[in-house]
Amino acid sequence: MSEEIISLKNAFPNFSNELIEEIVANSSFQSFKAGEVIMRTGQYIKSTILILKGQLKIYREGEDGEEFLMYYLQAGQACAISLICSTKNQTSQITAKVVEDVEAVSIPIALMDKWMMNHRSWYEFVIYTYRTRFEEVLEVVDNIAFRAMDERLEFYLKRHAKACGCKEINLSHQEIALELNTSREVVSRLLKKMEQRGLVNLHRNQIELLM
Amino acid sequence: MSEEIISLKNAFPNFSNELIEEIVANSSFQSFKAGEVIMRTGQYIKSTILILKGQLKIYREGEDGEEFLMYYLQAGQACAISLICSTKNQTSQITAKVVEDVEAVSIPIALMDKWMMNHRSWYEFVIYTYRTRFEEVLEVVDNIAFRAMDERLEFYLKRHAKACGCKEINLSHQEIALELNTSREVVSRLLKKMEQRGLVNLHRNQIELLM
DNA sequence: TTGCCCGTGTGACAAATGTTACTGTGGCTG
DNA sequence: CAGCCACAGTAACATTTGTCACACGGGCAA
Repeated sequence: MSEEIISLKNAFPNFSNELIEEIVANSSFQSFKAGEVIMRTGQYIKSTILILKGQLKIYREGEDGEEFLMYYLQAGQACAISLICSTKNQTSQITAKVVEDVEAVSIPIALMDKWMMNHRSWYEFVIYTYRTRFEEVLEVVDNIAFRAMDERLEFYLKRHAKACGCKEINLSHQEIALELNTSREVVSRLLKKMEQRGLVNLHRNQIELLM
Repeated sequence: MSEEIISLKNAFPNFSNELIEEIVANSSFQSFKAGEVIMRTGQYIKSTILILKGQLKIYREGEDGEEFLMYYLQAGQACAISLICSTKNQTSQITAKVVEDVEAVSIPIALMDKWMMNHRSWYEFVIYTYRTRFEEVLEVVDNIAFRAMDERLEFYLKRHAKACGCKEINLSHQEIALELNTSREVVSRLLKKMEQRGLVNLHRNQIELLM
């Protein structure tokens, strides 16, 4: 069994063997380096990407280039937007940037419709992806609609810690400010308050979560 | 041909005849009065609803009962959330309230999986619904993430006018404030400014759009 | 070492929004 | 008609957030 099949099986354990064979036969394996933007607002979507390794962040871009984080994607996941847009010749509504070097499988959108009909495990994966991403976006709406910046910052830090699986967050205040669409000073201010409340320890380029 | 079939065909012209027959054979026709809440956050979803007539609004509820409007649903549409949640025994993440008296078809979720496989027109409808609702929610995120209240109010008024198909919006400032999760005073203030800029005429319980 | 850049801390102020309180007005009902 | 209530307008103030200005210190490169 080739290395590619093994990593596909590992990342997508629910896929049937026949589906995996079809994927391997019809799609190309690709790598992306941290910092690369692999999908941009307004771009046409020609393929869907299944992530085998690494991490992506999906965000919405404002008119003046502001970013707004929607969610992270990791091994075993796919971008809901690309699955959705695939049917029509649709342009992307979001931007995807690589956080940690990514290995992925690129699937021509033409095949997806067929698989939906022929492969139960693909169908279930797509529906599951829709549902979880929709819920995640709803949670994002909650946060910005109902919560003030301090709570949003806490939520952001927790989510980030969860995504990277550790309590040390290696981000500058500036980077956090970008993703929350606020300013560095505000982030510094709020982090300082959190430190006083004993929720975090602050270091240069690192925030240590104590919650 | 029964009256029910005719209204189904009118609202969902892309459904195949076989699909319409199956719908009629397997689902129940229901009516709801304006103001009724037909789906609530946390409730289990047992069926999907296709709207034949009237209007619903879908909103997210905050912890203290705040509302936040996501989008409107009208004839020919269905709630994306209920389509998505249907696969698993899933609870609703949103609340649906009737704006104008609604006539609808209620479809047991058990059938939907089957139809996805057997009816091309159903499959396309579901995918289309996912996509458009997802985009709509992304637009909502844009608005609250990147825009100030004055722009959001303008957007809200335009969207409302579009949904009801007229330039006269019969809502109190209080109702608008609820949907934008702000206070009546703020809405009054901003509307007054819009009136001075010549964008609206204000009347009791009515806002006349001039854009 | 010196100088520089980046990340951070912080004070002062501006702007937007939320809150409180009070006024007026139109229409409905007893 | 009188009283009441929902809706709207508005002033004054509090709070939150954004912006500007500047200071400090660590680490790296010339």
